[in-house]
Amino acid sequence: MEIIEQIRQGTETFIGEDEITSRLKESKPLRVKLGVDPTRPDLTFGHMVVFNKLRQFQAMGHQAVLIIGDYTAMIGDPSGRSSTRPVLTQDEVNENAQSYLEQAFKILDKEKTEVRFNSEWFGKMSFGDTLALSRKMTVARMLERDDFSKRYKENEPISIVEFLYPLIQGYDSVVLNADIELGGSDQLFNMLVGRSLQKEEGALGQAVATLPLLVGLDGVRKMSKSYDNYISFNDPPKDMFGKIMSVNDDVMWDYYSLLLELPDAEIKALKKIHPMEAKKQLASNLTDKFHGVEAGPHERQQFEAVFAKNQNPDEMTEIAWALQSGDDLEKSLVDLLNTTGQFDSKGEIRRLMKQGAVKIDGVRFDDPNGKLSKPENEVVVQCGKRKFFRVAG
RNA sequence: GGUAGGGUAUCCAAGUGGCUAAAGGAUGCGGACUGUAAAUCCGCCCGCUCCGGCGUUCGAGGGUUCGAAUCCCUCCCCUACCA
Repeated sequence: MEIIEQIRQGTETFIGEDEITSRLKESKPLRVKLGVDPTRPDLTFGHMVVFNKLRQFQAMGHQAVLIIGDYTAMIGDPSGRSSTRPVLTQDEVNENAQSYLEQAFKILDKEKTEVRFNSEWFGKMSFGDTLALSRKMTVARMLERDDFSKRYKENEPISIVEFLYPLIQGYDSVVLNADIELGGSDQLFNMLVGRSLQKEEGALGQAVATLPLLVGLDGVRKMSKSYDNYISFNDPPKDMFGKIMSVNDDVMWDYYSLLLELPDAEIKALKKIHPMEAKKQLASNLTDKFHGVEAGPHERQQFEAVFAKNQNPDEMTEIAWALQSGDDLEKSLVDLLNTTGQFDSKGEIRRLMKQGAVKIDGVRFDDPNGKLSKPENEVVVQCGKRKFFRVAG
């Protein structure tokens, strides 16, 4: 396959092919930029799509440049309409950044990644520098951006910081001499700003490659921390497996191609088997990637035990009778469950009981005032589909 | 600086003196059906409760009233438009 083809593989938009071709002729490694803002502690599977692509570049011998937008994170991310995003403190940002790096190297080759924090240069910039930079952009151009023009037309607020944001991101590219930048398709505009800023400096503009946005757990919106429809790199194996199993059948194939990077032919073959089986394989493979090769099969086995065979999982939260109730021979189940801290309120537990969600050793227990006798050995209390507690006497 | 419109529960949003813990939607949770998928149907969704109630809530504070998210005063905040 031609190199340029390989590069274009899987991208949604690819701009600047000529520049890339001419740079490749110099047979120097390309500097491939990817930026992430450490606004939350976790990377999500949405990030994984672009990280995968970056790793492909590493495999081809190019230089990955990972930018941690520690400076930008403190300003607040504009894309997305919620204008009031909490501004993070330096400490929070640093913590998140550290955590991001650990997670990022579950995908990327650490040895071959140049990590840069953008406070390195923005921290030194004066207001005058900022003004000089903002001179290079016009309002009209800003309004070309889809979400801006839409919000503008609908009389929704757009702050100046939001206008600045693309410039900031673009300036990263100038500083780092990026040859190509990767991002989700919602990043297209911002990345193009980088390209034109570089050109203004008399450099060759970076190429821009966008990757498809991964659909989140709701099956509709893009996977995003702010929609709370995400799977994170740090999810415990059980949750990771479970969340993947709850993904809509239709979007499962996206996960196969974007996350596992499976070629179309193999996906086509998978479509012939039972969707649930295909999904179990997906969940198992992805869980392996983050938790080691033992993890996937183990979670699969647990999953099948609990949900197909109605058995109890191996690991359950323990409720020690003696600790909670001393020598009492019986105890209100509501109170007992409340001590686990896994419920918002006693009212919630009562509700769950009334609704038939609570089972003791598999037998429905729906009296909110009911008491549980001190168990001889132990009993298993199940609340809803996935909460299990072991009560020991 | 001027004009207009706002701030209601996790989010969107109705409500302009009592029948309002507050319509409707979304999200979420539980149940049924299943493949813990989707779709569909039913229920729940401020806290505590001896299930009789009790307590707190509608930007903040004060006031009027038997009674206020709803009226008055002061303050804080947001947005658009015009300049």
